[in-house]
Amino acid sequence: MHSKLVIYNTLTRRKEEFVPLKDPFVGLYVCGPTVYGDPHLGHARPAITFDLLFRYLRATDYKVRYVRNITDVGHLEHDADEGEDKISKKARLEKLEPMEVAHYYTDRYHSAMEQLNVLSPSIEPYASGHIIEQIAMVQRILDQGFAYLSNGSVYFDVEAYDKKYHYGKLSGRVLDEMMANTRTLDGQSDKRNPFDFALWKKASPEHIMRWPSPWSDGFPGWHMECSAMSTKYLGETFDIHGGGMDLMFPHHECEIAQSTAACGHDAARYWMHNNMITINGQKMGKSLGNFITFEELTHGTHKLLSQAYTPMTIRFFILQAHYRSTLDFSNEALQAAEKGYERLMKAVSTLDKIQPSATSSVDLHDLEARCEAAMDDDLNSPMVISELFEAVRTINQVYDGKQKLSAEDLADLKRVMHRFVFDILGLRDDLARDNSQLLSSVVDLVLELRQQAKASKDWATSDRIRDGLSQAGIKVKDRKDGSDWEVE
RNA sequence: GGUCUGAUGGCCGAGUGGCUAGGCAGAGGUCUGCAAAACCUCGUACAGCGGUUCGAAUCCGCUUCAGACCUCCA
Repeated sequence: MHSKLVIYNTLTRRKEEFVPLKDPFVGLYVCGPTVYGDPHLGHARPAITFDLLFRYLRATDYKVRYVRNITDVGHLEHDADEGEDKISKKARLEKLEPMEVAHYYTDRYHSAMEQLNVLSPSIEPYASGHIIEQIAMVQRILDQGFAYLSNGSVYFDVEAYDKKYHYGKLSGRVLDEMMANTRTLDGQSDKRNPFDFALWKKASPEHIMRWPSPWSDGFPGWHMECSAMSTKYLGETFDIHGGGMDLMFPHHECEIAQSTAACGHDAARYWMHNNMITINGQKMGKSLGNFITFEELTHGTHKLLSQAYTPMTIRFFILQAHYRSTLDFSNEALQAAEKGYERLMKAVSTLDKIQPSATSSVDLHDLEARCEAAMDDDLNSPMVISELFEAVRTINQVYDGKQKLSAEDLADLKRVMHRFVFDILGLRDDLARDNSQLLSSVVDLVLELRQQAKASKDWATSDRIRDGLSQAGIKVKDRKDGSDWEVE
């Protein structure tokens, strides 16, 4: 059963009921990382936001094709004219093949995602693997007259485009105003207009990442990959396009322009943008140098961290805020999330220890509906968590014998808790310790007590312990000074 | 300068015209040999100033402050 999901569409700046193009199929495209650096806390936000969406759509019986790309070429630093490709810059600095850099950081990204329990998307295309598709799309835009060739590079003609369509409709900008507010730099540029952006860049002789094209040996512009790959895998029109708010302009604006120029219409029907994670009220970002990498977070090695945090604490922390709000990082907030997460997990395992009664003294039947209503309201995960904590209190009350639950109600409560906690919020019970280590410390303790009993010639207790352990499958072997044990 | 957000109790964070989430921290209590956990009770917060309204944290205006985008960023 689908639920009545409402999502905020950046395009219209309002919440809209979600109606897929071809029910029950949903096409979802999300901008993935540029793999030239370690994944950081900022990357976790969109990954978890759209993982939540992906999970919820699946949990409500949609068949979702989720495409999230890996940008391993074409992402330029600074202005597209003088800019250097991020991957090849990093490669030059580290004396590596660009592909080595991309592969290394892709692996690091995947590892972080797995630890955060972010599901793998349905398709994860690489920009470098879709050069042909990108060239074809550039050609289409040229054919439509919305691009021009200049010195071996192809640029999007924003002004020509804006005459027919509206450049800036997503970010709420007006081209004339933008131009009025921009001083033109010295005329070194190959571009006619400072807002024109590169669709294809001619590679300079030392540039390693290059492909042949009708225009020059070169590489595609950054915005091209998303348009080309989303179209290839999801069609010329698809349901949802997601990404970070900072990508709204120019990246997503350019995507819209490219798709519209090539196909005559916008590709995505709903645009969703997650807000930023801030640190001391400022955006956490590469350029500001104030980001905390995933590894630093889980090892507690960053100077701002007072301790290490588990991936599930991080996930819970992010889910406790609505995706369209900024979320401020602080040790206090992370510690609060850690405690809250543990409380929730404990309650879920408490469910297994509850003895059902003949009747129920509490009614939890509307829990699922309340959680769904919260999710339906533009993925209000904090509200879902709030509802779950109401249930946590009841679970603990039942366990304390202050309330009763029938077997049927208990089973239903378990089902609902598992559905929302694990399947939809995507949390994982990380509290379960490493069992082998746990076992050995417990057995060591028990044997220490047995040693004390022997010392005071309390043979009854000593034998009781040995027999008990033996029955549990642990063989005790006495030695001169203490005892050994092994699992039988 | 342009465009756009936001300002909620000690902290983090929902909410959005009346019924005033939740977590963490704090205080008191129950339970308890001690401890922990759990449970119960408690704090009447919505930047400031005006306005609309029977009623506003919620709508409107102004002010102050903070942030984002306009160049790469999730």
